[in-house]
Amino acid sequence: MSDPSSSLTVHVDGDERTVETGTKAWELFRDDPDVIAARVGGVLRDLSYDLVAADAVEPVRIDSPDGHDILRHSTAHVMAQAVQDLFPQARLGIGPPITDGFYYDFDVETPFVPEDLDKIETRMRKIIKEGQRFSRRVTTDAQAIDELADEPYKIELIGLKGGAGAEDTDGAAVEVGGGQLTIYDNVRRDGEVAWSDLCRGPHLPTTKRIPAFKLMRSAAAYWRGDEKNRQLQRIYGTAWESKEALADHLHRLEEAERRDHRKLGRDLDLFSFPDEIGSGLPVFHPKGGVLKRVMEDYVRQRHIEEGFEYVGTPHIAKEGLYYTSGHLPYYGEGMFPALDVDGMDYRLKAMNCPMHNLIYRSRQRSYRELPLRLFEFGHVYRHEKSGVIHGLTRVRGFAQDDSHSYVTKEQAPGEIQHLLDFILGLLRDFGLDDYYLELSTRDDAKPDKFIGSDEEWAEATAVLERVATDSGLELVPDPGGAAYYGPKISVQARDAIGRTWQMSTIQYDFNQPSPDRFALEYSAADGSRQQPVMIHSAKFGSIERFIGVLVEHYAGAFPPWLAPVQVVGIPIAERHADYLYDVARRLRERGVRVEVDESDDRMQKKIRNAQLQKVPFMVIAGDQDVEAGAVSFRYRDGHQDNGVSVDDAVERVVAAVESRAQV
RNA sequence: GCCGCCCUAGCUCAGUCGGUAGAGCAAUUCACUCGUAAUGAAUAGGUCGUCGGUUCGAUUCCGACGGGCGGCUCCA
Repeated sequence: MSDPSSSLTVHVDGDERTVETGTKAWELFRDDPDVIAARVGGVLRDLSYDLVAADAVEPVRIDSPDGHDILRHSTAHVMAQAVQDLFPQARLGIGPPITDGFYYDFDVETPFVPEDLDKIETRMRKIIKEGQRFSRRVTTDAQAIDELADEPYKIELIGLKGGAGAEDTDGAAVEVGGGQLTIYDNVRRDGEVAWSDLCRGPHLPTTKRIPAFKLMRSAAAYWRGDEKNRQLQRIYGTAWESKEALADHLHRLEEAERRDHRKLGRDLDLFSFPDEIGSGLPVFHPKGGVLKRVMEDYVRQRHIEEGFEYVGTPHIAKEGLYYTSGHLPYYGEGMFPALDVDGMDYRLKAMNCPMHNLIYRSRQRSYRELPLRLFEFGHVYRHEKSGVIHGLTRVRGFAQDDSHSYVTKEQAPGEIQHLLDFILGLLRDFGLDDYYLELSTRDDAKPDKFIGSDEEWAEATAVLERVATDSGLELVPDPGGAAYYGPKISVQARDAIGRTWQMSTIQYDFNQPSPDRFALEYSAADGSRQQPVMIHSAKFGSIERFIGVLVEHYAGAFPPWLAPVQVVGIPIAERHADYLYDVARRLRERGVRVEVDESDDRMQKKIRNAQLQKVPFMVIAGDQDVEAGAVSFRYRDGHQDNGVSVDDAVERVVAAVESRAQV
């Protein structure tokens, strides 16, 4: 045992170790070059941290989630230094790590152009090569304000520190933690301070520990995320633990680009967005039309099987209806402006519920009818801001697969359960089987954005939360994300490359049925008049958007039941075409969408074309096949199955379509 | 809506430092009839997004508008 005054005992990754007083964290991990920081008692620290007795220390590796954040945050600092080197007048905003990268905001006179990013990258490489040390220094508010006199945004952050707003919601916490105020100096090898930034840390030991980075793009962003504030210029970048990891990340981005439904929609001739119609208003071509119709037919059928009744409502209504529902006062900006018809203002429909309420109210309702479930593909139009429109995923006109279940209060939990089960089954049928739930609740700080009493909100939220929890699925809270009329559960589905999309929603609404709105009622068993609860539910939210998601999920290679063309017949030579027409006729009799490629391309070219169109089954016939009464299959992955009898071939295709299998 | 960038043939893209444009693929026609991802040749196709300004002359420079892309904000 060494002298207790000159040594101390710490726990490293659970093991007890005795070290000399004054030992720094990096000395514990000196033989592991991947360790870039330490977690001490659960708190992330620089490797220069001075150990104290009884510290529980764990290494933070550069390829761990925390390690990535630290690497990226440090890279953001290097970028900011480079920017201020090249553009001395640039003032600093914030520079936090984000998923797969980082950004830093700057106030500059002239926005950055792509060539600027090249220059900044070059400068960053120089800084990295210099091996500047990230040196932590504790300071006081007064000192920091003095030192950062030229950085108005940083001073604003100091003012926010410790307040309720200092939480990580706007990234400010990365700069100024709760308690202590710290500045990080970037120190050159000769001791000269190259650059400093107000920052909570921790950081890499030196800039040399940035193995691979890349600046991605620049864009404007409002200071502290508020539209009313000045726009800063944001530069996005990414940083990784190795050149290979960076390359992998860039490949993943390429893969996402390859799947982009806007590109595939054009390549596969599914849909387009004619300028002449207007921004955000898609048209479906015959092949996209097949996809849309098959989806809608299936979803309609499933709703009917689950006890829904299919209804139909107009696209336009007198605007008083939306005052009754509350949509105009609360979301009027999202609706198209009024059309004056004979002095009366009409509005394009932005949601279906008011019209479904009128169907409910068209006659007396009995408790015996409940749950009453109305469903339709209601075409709605929303006046989305021009800057947010995006392919099929954010449009101005779309079909909502919208249902409203009218239930007694007691029936509500059961109905929500029923809806959730139905939704998850439906998503699975379309090949999405990885999801989590989000519970969107009211923002108590903004009561004017929501209607209804506190008690009603609490009750509605509790019902949704209970069903969501009982489902056993992962549940993520989304405070403030509720609609004005009630809380909601949404189903977030992960696609084939791990991205999540908000798909289905279930909303509990006690407001629209209330006496001052639609005054919905039913006669209870005791003869009294009672108010029903309505439960809004969209399974895919928007058919258009869901088609976009499916295109990206499958990268255009749909399972046969959804594929616009399920089978292409390819004759080896012209003389085999009639034989294939015969096979095609038999397939068509079984409801299969089949084409025979009779163009005068060579068969190799026909295969290439079918492959590019991502047709699930290529059915090829030449002399050998004709002789044997057979065909040869080629699949999209290139594998073949030759000499399959025509009877078996037809059954094989039909079975794949009916089972909704992928091939 | 805000900031930046972009708009040339159906698609992908050259090009014009201001003197009215070119390729590949696709399309059409002809020849070829071929066993698992591109046969060859010929033809046709553009008021260079729209409107206005500067200019002897604008696809090119400037402005407005429309559309797109990347973000921000928003997302019932």
